[in-house]
Amino acid sequence: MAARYEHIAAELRDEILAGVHPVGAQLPSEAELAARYSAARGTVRQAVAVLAAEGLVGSRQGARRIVLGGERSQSFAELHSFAQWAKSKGHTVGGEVLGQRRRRAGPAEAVRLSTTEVLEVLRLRTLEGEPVLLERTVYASWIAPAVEALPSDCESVTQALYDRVGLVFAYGEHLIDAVAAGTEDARLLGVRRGSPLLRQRRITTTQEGRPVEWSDDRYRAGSVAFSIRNSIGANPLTRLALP
Amino acid sequence: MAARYEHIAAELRDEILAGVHPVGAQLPSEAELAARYSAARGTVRQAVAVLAAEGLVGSRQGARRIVLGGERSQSFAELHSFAQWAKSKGHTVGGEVLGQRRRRAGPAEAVRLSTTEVLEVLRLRTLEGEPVLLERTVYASWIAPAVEALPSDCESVTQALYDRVGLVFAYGEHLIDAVAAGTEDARLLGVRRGSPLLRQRRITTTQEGRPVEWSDDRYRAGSVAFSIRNSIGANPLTRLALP
DNA sequence: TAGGGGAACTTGTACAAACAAGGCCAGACC
DNA sequence: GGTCTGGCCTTGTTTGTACAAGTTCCCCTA
Repeated sequence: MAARYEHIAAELRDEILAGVHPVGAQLPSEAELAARYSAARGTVRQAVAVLAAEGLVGSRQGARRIVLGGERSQSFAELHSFAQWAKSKGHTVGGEVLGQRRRRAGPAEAVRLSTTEVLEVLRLRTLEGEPVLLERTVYASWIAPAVEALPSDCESVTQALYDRVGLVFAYGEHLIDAVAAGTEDARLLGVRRGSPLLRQRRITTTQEGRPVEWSDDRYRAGSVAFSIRNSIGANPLTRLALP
Repeated sequence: MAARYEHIAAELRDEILAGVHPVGAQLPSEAELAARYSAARGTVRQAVAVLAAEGLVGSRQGARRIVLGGERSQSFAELHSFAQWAKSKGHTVGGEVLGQRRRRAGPAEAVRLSTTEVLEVLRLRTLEGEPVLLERTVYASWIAPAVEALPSDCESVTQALYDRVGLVFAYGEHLIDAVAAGTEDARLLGVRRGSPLLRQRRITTTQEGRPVEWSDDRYRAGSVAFSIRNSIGANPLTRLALP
């Protein structure tokens, strides 16, 4: 059962996306909303805070809230899982494991995943039949058996791990940059060597903060982009100089 | 004067970054923190909510909050302004305007910036003397005069616009992908044609939700990366299929 | 010793109240 | 006509209370 404020947030979100509150318009005041939903003002504030975090509405002290944008927001699972994302968007997704082996963790991996042995997996993912993404993932040893037990054509690893061992990915850190395709990248993705790839390196942890995997994902240029909304109040995005 | 919860958040953040609460450790309970700061629990909750939004701590109902990461978080201004970011990181930054002209807005620009005329500016930015970033920015007509009045070697446009006309950038939407360097890109950035560039397209608006600029920024590969923290509770990052 | 039960603890949700701070507008004033 | 001021509206901050829901861990039992 969802919380009260989530109901209110969902209803307001629907109204915004349906055009009841068009972009640029003002949202009803907190007092009005509180009256409409017979809720306390604090509860309404929590609801609109959700929308603000999604970048759907903005606010300034003293003035009414403004609708900033329509259309948005994927769940964490959809971002994390290529297959779940593609399916929810109506794409046809494919993929297979090209290689998989256990090995000792390098020093950087040992620190990041707090483990001494790792399972390294190379996967190629396709979208509408076209190779689009090359995943080089390193799993911590405690989850390795569950990953090895998966069929090599398993579509959604995230989903499978949840179904089988109840694993939930909860926190992620992502590093996004551009690289030139190496020989192997080029061959597997069907592009020329040196052509641009969008690289997403990420580390994911469980709800308890335990690291699960470290992955280097490379997308063919022109196939996929990342989108972020931020504001003066909430800025999850940062820029880094590479050494 | 900053709010109480901001003080508490800042203090906790400092403690985390200083290692008082190492990564993976538990934060004191809300009750303890409330006692320590002689604040209500609600105020403490607001403070830790800030840290959670920054991706510094995670939380689960029933269990203590966990420290997820050290080192983090730039202000919105630092992300938005290349110069402010570079300075705060101790880099030496340079740059110049290579071209600037007014023209009629294209159909897409007219919608995005809600204007019929735009000011187009091409800027090259350097880091430690090396060309790193090529900015193609389109300003809405209402801010164009202020931008034209800036000196061509103005380091921080963001800062200058704030100082002169009080303009504050408040909301942004970013689209990040990889592209191959075109002829002009390659010449100005000093790379070979076709080499990978990290592209960040963004649209920025004021606090009132009024669009200010639309920019296409291209970083030389290997110079800069973007970093995002997200969680199951707050996911500002989304993946998009390109047409 | 292994397991179950449960108490104590911790975070999540909701309500109520009050004041502060800033925006907005209309009416007064120059 | 233009400007300024004051009152009203709206969001921001803080405190207090109560209960719900989930986690942790100890103790007791089989």
